[in-house]
Amino acid sequence: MSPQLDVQGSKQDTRSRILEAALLRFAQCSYEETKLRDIAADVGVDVALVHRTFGSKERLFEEVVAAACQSRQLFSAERKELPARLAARLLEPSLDRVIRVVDPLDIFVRNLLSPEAIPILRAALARDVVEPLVPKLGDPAPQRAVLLAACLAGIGIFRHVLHVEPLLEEFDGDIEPLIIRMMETVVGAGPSAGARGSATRNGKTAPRAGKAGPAARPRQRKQGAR
Amino acid sequence: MSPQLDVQGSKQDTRSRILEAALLRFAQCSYEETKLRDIAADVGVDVALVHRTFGSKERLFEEVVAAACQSRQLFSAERKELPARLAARLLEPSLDRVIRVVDPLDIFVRNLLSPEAIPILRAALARDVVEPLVPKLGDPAPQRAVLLAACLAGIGIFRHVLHVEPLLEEFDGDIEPLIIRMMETVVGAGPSAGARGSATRNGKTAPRAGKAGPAARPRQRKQGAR
DNA sequence: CGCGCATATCAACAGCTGTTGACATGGATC
DNA sequence: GATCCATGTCAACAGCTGTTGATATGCGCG
Repeated sequence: MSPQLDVQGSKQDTRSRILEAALLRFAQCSYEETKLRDIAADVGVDVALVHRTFGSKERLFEEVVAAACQSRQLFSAERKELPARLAARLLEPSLDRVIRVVDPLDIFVRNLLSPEAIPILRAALARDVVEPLVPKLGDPAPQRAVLLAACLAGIGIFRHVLHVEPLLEEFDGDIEPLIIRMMETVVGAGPSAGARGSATRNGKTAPRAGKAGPAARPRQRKQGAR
Repeated sequence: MSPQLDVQGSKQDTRSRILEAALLRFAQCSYEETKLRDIAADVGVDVALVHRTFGSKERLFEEVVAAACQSRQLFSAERKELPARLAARLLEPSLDRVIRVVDPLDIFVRNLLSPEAIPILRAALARDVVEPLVPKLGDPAPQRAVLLAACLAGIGIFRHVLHVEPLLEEFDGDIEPLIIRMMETVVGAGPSAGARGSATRNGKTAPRAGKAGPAARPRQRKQGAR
């Protein structure tokens, strides 16, 4: 029964192989640079198959974005850990190599300026970034969320696409604390829970008494993967 | 004398008209989206003329970037005013309308991901952004400079290209203080003069004394050439 | 006038990219 | 075995974009 479960194993397999290849391509090149023919060649099939399997290049990209956003919880960390987490992710070696799970950040960074990709990315941004982030942030929460994402994207572009020298890996030691402090500023003092100090505006509550410091450095030594 | 001063007035005129049209185009569309034919149509000449006047599309873009960077001092403000100035520029209506002087930021924002534009933009970044900025910033100065530029670019893309809702004009009141505080964090405590207060962390220094407001609109004049 | 030069145009090429229609193949079902 | 459908390939189209060679036009100068 259920004539569409395992029967079409072949198709599902090819389909997912194409999707995976597209995922990698779109994470390394812009929408325009990514050619259907390249994706087809990666999988070892004809261009026409790639096209007809997904209907159009645009719909393929749509599925790629959705898949990337599901593959990895974007902002699962708690508020206090968020800045350090984001900084660490930003300084990760990206998908230079083996990583099978593509970071949605890569997809965003590469395709942020392509007209066809913009509506799709904007939707994904609202759904997979702003929404999960809002309950964790300080008072103009949507603004803080988007600002956070914008800085992540900007830094990601400068580091992984432009390859601007002062942001290369050799300076990670200098960069990480800067980014963390910046992110802390943007994240803010928490979701309007300022009942206590009420000093939500100026983060002057307890002038870093050594203990908590600026959101307890979580060590986060960045996995020595290599 | 000087057989190349006013004699070729015609050519120089057309040339600069093409350059100006290209400036506007590249500030509103990406490198790939900007067609030589459109620029030619703007000026009212043939495509071939545009091409041959500058040698290639790439060289035209090079001149565009150079012209944009000269047209406006990018980071002329003093250190203490820098964050507010940058925030104000970021929230400017961009070139939606009349502005004749194109902000280099627009060119950067639109072309940051185009393979042909990247080397050119990276050079301009080092020359016209990092270099003038470094003497004004805190300790890992080049890193702070690039981080600043990256955030400007990221926010610019999200606001002017992606048109992400929480960053639209109607929220400028909420956004500006956030951006200013963020920029202050990145700018740091000044060029290795961190001996003093170190209270730069908390931006509790008198919420600007009404006078300058957010960075006294610079009025931008530019030589009235025409 | 005729020579040369800069300015500008026209038509066409070469290259590529997403897309599409016609056609092979292979297995499941009747 | 005949039929049907999914899977897949092949060749080709249509559209565009930067680029280029041949060619006109206007102007200064012997």
